[in-house]
Amino acid sequence: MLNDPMVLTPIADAPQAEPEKRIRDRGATEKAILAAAKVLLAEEGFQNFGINAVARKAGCDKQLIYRYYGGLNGLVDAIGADLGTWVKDRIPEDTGGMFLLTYGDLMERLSLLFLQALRDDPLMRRIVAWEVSENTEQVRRLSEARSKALATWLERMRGSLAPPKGVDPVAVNAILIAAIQHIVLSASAGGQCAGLALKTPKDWEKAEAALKRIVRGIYG
Amino acid sequence: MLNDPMVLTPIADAPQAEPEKRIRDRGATEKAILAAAKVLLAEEGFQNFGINAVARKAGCDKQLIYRYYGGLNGLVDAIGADLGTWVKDRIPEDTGGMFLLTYGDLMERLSLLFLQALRDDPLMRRIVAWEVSENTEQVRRLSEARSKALATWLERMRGSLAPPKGVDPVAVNAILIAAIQHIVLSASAGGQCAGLALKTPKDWEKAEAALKRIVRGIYG
DNA sequence: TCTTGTTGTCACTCATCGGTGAGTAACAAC
DNA sequence: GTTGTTACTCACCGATGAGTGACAACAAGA
Repeated sequence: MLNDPMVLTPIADAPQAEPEKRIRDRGATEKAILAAAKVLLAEEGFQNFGINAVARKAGCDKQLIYRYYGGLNGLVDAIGADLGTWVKDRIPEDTGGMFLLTYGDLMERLSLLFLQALRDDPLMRRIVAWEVSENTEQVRRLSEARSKALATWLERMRGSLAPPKGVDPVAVNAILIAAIQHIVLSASAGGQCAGLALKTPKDWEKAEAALKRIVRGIYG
Repeated sequence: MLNDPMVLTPIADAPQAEPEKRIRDRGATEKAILAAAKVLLAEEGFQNFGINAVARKAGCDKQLIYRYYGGLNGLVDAIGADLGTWVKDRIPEDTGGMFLLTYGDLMERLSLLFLQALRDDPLMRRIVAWEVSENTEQVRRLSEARSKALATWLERMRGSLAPPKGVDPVAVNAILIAAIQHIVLSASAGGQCAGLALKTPKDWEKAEAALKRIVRGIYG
């Protein structure tokens, strides 16, 4: 009587009333694990991201993560593969009632869209933060998937507009993207960035206005 | 014979030939601990930053960290206090043979100086990465010290130049700083940022040129 | 029914973490 | 010497991490 079922009283945060007889369904379990991993990473960050934590969150045994994903690396790969769907969700059908006639129009709009998308996506934020904090195998894989998704997104949005002569669009855009990413990360972590408060919508309007000015300053 | 001294063979990275009879000097020990903590944080990042690791690196018992610094929090505070010296080391005597007549001149120069300073300072980089990755007590303390040091630095460099009308210098400068920080972090972690390679001096020249153009685009 | 493969659970090892309490070695005052 | 203080080390605790091997429950084919 070592494992008397009565002893397994429901824990506080476990699904209570439901004994939740786990049905034998590998596909569903795999999905549950992947979903749990994404939620965990988004909510807790990469600090507490591990086999045990994911298994706890998914409500299954960690052994299944090894079996189905070959460990944490495989699971991270799966998250990365899942990131491809990010693009589809972020392409608005219209251009916000704006005619994108110039490269400056385009970049202004893209900047604000990217800013908003990052602000709305905790998982993506955590991944970006992870990227600049470590250089492990896991991060590299995830990072590659993310940059590919980002590139695809930019590609689709750009259309056929060409950047003005005399500027290095790759370098300039890299700096713009860097700025947006860091602003959002700083805001998310501490509510401010380099003395600029980033909490209220009002604060964000200021940041967006400054971002627009910067984009217009360089692309006209 | 549980603790046969012969078993305690010197580890690979420990001071070998020197038995290094630790002399009883509290001040020196405190300094050694602080130095070890800074080096550890700079080299390994905040992931493996803990009492045990610092004690190992300092070559003393972790108990001393509790005694002298009241634990890891106190030690982090000490690192933060030490950050104040950052300012003095980063103020060049001349202006690089350049007359800073306008706010644009100033900001161009400051941007490049800050970029270079961050590139040269692994500890500062780790702290920035830490700031955007976590929001714990330790980070908040360190972050405050860093932002204060940065503000002081900017203050001293600015002199009496006033920003042009029509722009929000706080917001714009926050974005510029964010961009610089993220670019450097990305480069340090993965050697690139948003498709822009950041390894060779040539790569960095491109980035600096783009940064200059952005600054000039907004501040003239 | 018996067998075989899949799905899920459990129990364990080993390493490392933060933290603590007890004990030892150097030194100063007497 | 003896005594007391300071600087330092050691051995341990409970908790938690990754990872593994054995086993129970079940399903479907023979």
